[in-house]
Amino acid sequence: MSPSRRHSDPQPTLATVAERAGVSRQTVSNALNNPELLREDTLAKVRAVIAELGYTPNRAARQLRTRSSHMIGLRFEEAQEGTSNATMDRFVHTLVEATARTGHHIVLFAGDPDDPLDGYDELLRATAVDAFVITDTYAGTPAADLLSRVGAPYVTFGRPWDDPSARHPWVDVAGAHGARLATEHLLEVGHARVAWLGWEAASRIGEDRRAGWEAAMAAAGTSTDGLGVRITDNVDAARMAAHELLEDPTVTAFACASDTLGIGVLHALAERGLRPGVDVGVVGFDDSLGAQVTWPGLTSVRQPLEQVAIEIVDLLHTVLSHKTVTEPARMLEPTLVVRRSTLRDSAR
Amino acid sequence: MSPSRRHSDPQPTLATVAERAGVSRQTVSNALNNPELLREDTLAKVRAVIAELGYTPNRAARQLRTRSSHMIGLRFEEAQEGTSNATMDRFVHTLVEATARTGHHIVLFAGDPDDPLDGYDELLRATAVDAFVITDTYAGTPAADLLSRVGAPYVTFGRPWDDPSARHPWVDVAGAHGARLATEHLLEVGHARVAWLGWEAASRIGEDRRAGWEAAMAAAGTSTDGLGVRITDNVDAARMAAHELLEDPTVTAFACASDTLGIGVLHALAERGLRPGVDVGVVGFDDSLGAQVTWPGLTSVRQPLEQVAIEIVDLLHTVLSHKTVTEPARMLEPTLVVRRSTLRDSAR
DNA sequence: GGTCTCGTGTGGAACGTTCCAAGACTAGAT
DNA sequence: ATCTAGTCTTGGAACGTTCCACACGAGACC
Repeated sequence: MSPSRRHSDPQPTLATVAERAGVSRQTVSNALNNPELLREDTLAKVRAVIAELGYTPNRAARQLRTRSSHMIGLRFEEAQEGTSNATMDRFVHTLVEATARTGHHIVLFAGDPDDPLDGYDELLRATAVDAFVITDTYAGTPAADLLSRVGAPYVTFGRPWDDPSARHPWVDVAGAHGARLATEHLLEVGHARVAWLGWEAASRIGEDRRAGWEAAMAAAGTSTDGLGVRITDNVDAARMAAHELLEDPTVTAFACASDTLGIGVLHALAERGLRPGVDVGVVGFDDSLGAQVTWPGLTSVRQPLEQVAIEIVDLLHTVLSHKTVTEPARMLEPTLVVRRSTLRDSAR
Repeated sequence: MSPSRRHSDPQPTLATVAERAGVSRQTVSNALNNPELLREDTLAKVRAVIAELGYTPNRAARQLRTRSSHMIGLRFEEAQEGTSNATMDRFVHTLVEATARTGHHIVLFAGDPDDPLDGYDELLRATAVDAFVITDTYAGTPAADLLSRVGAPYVTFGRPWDDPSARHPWVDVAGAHGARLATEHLLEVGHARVAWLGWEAASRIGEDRRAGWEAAMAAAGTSTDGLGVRITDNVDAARMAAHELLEDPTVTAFACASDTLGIGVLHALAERGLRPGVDVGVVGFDDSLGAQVTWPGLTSVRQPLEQVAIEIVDLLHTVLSHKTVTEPARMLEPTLVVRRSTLRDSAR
């Protein structure tokens, strides 16, 4: 607890503490940063004074001297309206918590949506942040390229799809594995012809997930001819695509590249009077709030975002302490959260 | 545009620029902060060198000298799982954009969920932030009280419910007005007995919104006896409450204190085979992603979060420039977004 | 011609911390 | 008694910026 203190009071500084404790500035600094250098009684005395005055080192001064701000930059992209993908929210929160443990803070910045590089350079040149976390590797990694060029440290959430020569640290979730889990689950509960609703072919993430569906179908010995669809991530597009696929009565299940698409399928079912789970199975992707609250509950692939954040912070820590990163690429596995959109028994 | 530069190159400083331009450090500083003090040709020359070297002032040094970090602290609370309220996401994004325009950045920090004060003190004592934005005024304003006590600047999103003597700047959205809009809309499309699903009485926001419903009902001359329910913000609680209210066949519409509750009502309708909009009207609150994607679309009260962020930044700016705030309390009005959960004609 | 003002520009000092090289003290060895 | 090694502590300098007091020259005024 800090003692109550009015704003008008002067902030205690290192010098204040030193004088009060009868030691030099450097000794107080050591008490904070290299306590093992001090004799026990000196350390105790200094710490007592620090606590008494409620002293906290001035970040600006420390930053100026050490050239390290303990701030991590994150370009904050907004979830698109009309999609259910509020993944960012949960991820950012876990990232904030994970960085707090190492004494770092997250600085958000905005950028021109049309310029993926906007904002990075300015923070970097002002030495306002030590490193960046890059989340948007959907459309290649222009920001990562920029940072590599100027030698700034960073970690990406998302693997470097286009660049096999990339050597930067990254954390990602095995989307193909997730889609495979989803498809296998649908096959297990008795569906045979599982359709795939995915994104346009330009999306590497989308193609990766689709590959998981194809693998599961191949393992089951079922052809995927005419079952895979590529559309935009949008409820209505999914609804219409589902209507079309449902014209074929053998199609009784949908694995989707996102919850948005899964919810679109649920719309189509509602309009056709089909019962989710009982008549048609649906699995989404991301375990968004939408999947959780939509009727009757959408089974979904959940990314371990908490673990992703922890791994990212660990990598950042390694990079920032100038150690060599022994394991710069980390792939995590998603899990399946089963809800009623894949439960077949009607006695629910 | 900055010229490409390797990390190993020394960062240009004020002194570098001064030497190159043949002027003193102070002149360069003035070119940046008080350009009107310089003669035109001097200014042009300095600016040219700044651009040539890609110079950006070091934030730490500036912060140390001016005692102003240009950072705004925001305690980032996570949306609860199982609710559809991802309001924070949209608000934070607009806040980041609005602060960027004044050269400020948002620093996120976490805190012990059980201690509403956790985290503030540390950032403050380290002079890491200039001010705070407080979003959680649901449970009184303990954080605001702390900051007032130590004289730290802050602006809250949410009025000071419990403390009529509070004089701090705040921005809020008139929840009662929103609920009134919702209820009037339901009455207009032909419903007579409009039920209210709200939060527990302890929630000041919930009671405020409820008051809007009561006002609209009173204006229509309809009694609210037995129509108002107080429950927790949870899909299932709303679903069960709706089932109970629907036992009374005269109840044909629901105004809700949140989208989560509204979605719960939609669940009950689905289970009863009632058609949203056609048989029973439902309005939610917050215009969350859930309201947008859920079937068949949930009419909802939308808060002008973009405008809220802009007003907050404006207030912050005023407070930080030590001007007196002429208008410290700003109330904004929400709008109604109509979707199919309140459309009666079946030819939809 | 001297003083005053105004518009510009200057160099020293300061913000609060950590780095650095060296000083002081203690204890053991010569 | 002196030296040596090790432990602990010290004061000066530096990080890059802005504040401050002042210097300079040009024109205005008495």
